Amino acid sequence: MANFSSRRQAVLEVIKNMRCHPSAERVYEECKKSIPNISLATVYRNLAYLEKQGVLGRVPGCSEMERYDVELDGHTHAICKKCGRIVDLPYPENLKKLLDEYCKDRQFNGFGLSFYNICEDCQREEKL
Amino acid sequence: MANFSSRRQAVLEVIKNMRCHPSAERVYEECKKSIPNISLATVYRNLAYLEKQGVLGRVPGCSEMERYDVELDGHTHAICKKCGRIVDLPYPENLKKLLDEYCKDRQFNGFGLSFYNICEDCQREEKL
DNA sequence: ATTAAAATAATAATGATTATTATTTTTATA
DNA sequence: TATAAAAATAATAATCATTATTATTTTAAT
Repeated sequence: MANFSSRRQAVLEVIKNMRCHPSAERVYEECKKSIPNISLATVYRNLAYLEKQGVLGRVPGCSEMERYDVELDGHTHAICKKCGRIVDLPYPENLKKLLDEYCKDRQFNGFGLSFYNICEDCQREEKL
Repeated sequence: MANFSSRRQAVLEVIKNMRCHPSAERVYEECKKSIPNISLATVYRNLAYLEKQGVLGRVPGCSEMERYDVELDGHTHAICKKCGRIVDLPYPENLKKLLDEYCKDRQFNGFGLSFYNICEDCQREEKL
């Protein structure tokens, strides 16, 4: 559980501290600030590792590129179809329970749910 | 609505007739059977076009590569985490209505929902 | 029929992700 | 604590899905 190398620790810390839902590349850029010679491959490797450990997860429904977040279970996401911005979204009333129960009944491993929108910035831009 | 070129028609027909949820590459292979010199780029272009028209859509929650299906609205999907097999799944009771209403209330454009499992074949294989 | 617009084939380019490999770091054990 | 085995890493090459380009062909509109 705690056998985290310094790099692995860094990747995790970086994601925890970023308020957005970064791509691997963004995590890499952020990591370089503290560990200038960290390798992109290391970031990918550790993201995969941490995902397998259940410490972090990919935001479902992003089709351009994988985006990561810690604590995926507690909320869902609103994804802008235009710019890809991702915003945390509380589950609508009872929905989480419903889905979890359904998964349990049918022996599914889990589910991926995201909502799509055009974020305010993109809407503003469209009007110009 | 009906300005479908022969290639576009072919792409659509192929997907309609495939019982699986093919990737662009698979659609391309299938198209080649009837139009041997069709280009992969054409398949991609027409998939994008048909998606924009709402005739077909991408199965949400597939992280390896995009997978397509017609009539996305009527059902959800079970995706095998190991081999990527996708199986149509009816919406659990009331769930569709709930999600649609939520989208309407919050002015979301839509949602993506998929369930994850390890399919029977992969489970069998794991036991060997 | 003639011209403009759209679609296409072929292929090159891009961009995210994964694999490789030589080296360094960590861990386990004597 | 020395030392050997295992794991992790940096650097970079390779892969693979997807998109862009461009010259050509097909379709649609006058």
